[in-house]
Amino acid sequence: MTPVAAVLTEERILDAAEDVLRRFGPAKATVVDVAKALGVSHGSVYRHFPTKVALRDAVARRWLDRLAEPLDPARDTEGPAAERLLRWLERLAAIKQGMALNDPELFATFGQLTAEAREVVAAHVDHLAAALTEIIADGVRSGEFAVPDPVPAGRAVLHATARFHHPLHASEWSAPAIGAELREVWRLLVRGLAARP
Amino acid sequence: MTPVAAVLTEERILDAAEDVLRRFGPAKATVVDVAKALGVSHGSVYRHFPTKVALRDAVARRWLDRLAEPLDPARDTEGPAAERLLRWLERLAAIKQGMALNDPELFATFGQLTAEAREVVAAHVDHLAAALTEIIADGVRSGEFAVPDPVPAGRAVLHATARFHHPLHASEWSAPAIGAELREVWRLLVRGLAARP
DNA sequence: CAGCTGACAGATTTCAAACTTTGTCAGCTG
DNA sequence: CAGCTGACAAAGTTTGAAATCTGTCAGCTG
Repeated sequence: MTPVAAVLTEERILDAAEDVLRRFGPAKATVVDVAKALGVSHGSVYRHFPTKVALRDAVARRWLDRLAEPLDPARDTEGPAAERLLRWLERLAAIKQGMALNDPELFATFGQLTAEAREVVAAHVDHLAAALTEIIADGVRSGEFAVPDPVPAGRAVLHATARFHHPLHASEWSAPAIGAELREVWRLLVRGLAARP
Repeated sequence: MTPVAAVLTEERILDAAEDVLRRFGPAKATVVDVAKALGVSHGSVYRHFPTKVALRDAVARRWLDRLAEPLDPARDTEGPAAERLLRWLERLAAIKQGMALNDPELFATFGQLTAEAREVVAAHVDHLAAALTEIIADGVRSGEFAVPDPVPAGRAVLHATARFHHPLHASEWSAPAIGAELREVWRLLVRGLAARP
C-alpha cells in the first residue's frame, strides 16, 4: 500500500510480508499481495526468497526472535530460582496469550508453522528449553535445586507446561482458572527440582 | 449393511452409528448412513436421538467409558504409588496412541469433540483426573507422598502430561523419544509429590 | 396406537468450471 | 548488465448451481 520507489531489500520484503500476514492471515495472504504492497511485480519477490514458504519462515523467524527477547534469563536474576522459574513461565504464557489476543492472524500463522513442524519453530522451542535449562542450572549452582542434568529437566518443564503456552491449547486460555492451574503445575515441578534438605 | 428386521433399540443404533463413524469418519458420516445400515428410514433414528450431535455424543460416551475401563486404579494396586502412577500414565498414553493408530476415524471424532469442548469429553477428563487423585491419595495415605490436597494435584499431573495423551498432540506421538520424555516429566512430578524425609 | 415412513423446508455439502496463485524465465530497461 | 517485468504452465482456490443432509411431522400400518 506504499509503492515507494526504493531498493528492494530482504528487510523491506519481510516488513511488507509481516504486514500482509497480519492483515490477511496465513490462509489468504499471497505473494502477489506482498509485491503489491511494495509496488513491484511478484517475480521480484522471488529474486530474494526462493518460495512462499521460505518467505513465511523468514517472517516467523524474525518475529519469534523479537518475541523471545524478554525471556532471556539474564534479564531477571533477582530472588530464588524457583521464583524466577515461575515468573519466566508466567511471562511466556502472557506473551503467547497476548499475541493470540492482539495479533490473531500472526498467531494463526505461528500455529500453522507449529502444526507443520517447521524447522523455525523447532529452533524457537530449543531456545525456550535452553532458557529453562539456564534457570535450573543456576538453581543447582546455588544449591536450591538438585537434578542430575539440567538439560532434560529444562525440556521436561517446557513439556509439562505445554498447556499454558503451546498454540494448540490456545482455546483453553480463556478459562479463568488457567493462571491458578499454571501455578499448581509449577508448585509440583519446583518441589521435584528441589534439593533434599 | 445388516438390514435385519428387529426392534430398533438405542443400543443397536449406537452400534450402527459407531460403525459408520469408524468407517466414514466424523466429517462424512451422516444420519442417513446410520439409518441405511439399520435398514430403516432416517426419521426413525430421530425418534431415539433428538439430534445428530446427541447421537455422536452418545457414541463417544459409551466408547470413552469402555476405553477408560483399564485405567481404574483398583486394577493395579501392586508396588509403590510412584510406580503405579508411571504405569497409569504409560497405559493412558498407550491407549490414546493405539487408538490414533488403529481407529483413526474414531480418534478424529474424539479430537473434534475435544475441540468443540463437548460435555462428554469434560466428563472423561474429570474421570481421568479422579483416577490420578485416587493414586495420589493412596500415596499420601502410605506416607509416600505429601501434598496438601490430592484433588488439584491430580489435575496438575493430568495437565502436566497433556503432551502425551491429549489428542491435540497426536502428531507428536510418532517421535521415538516420546516414551523417554514422559518418564522425564514423571520423574519430576513424583519427586514433587514425594514426602520430605 | 406405538412405532415407522416418506415428503418437505431450510441448511449444508459437493462438483465442475472460472479464476487466482505459484514459481519460472526470456527479454526489457535504467 | 543487475535487477525488474510480465507472460506463462501447473497447481490450487473460489463460486454458484445441483445434490444431499438435517430435523419435523402428518399419516400409514401391523
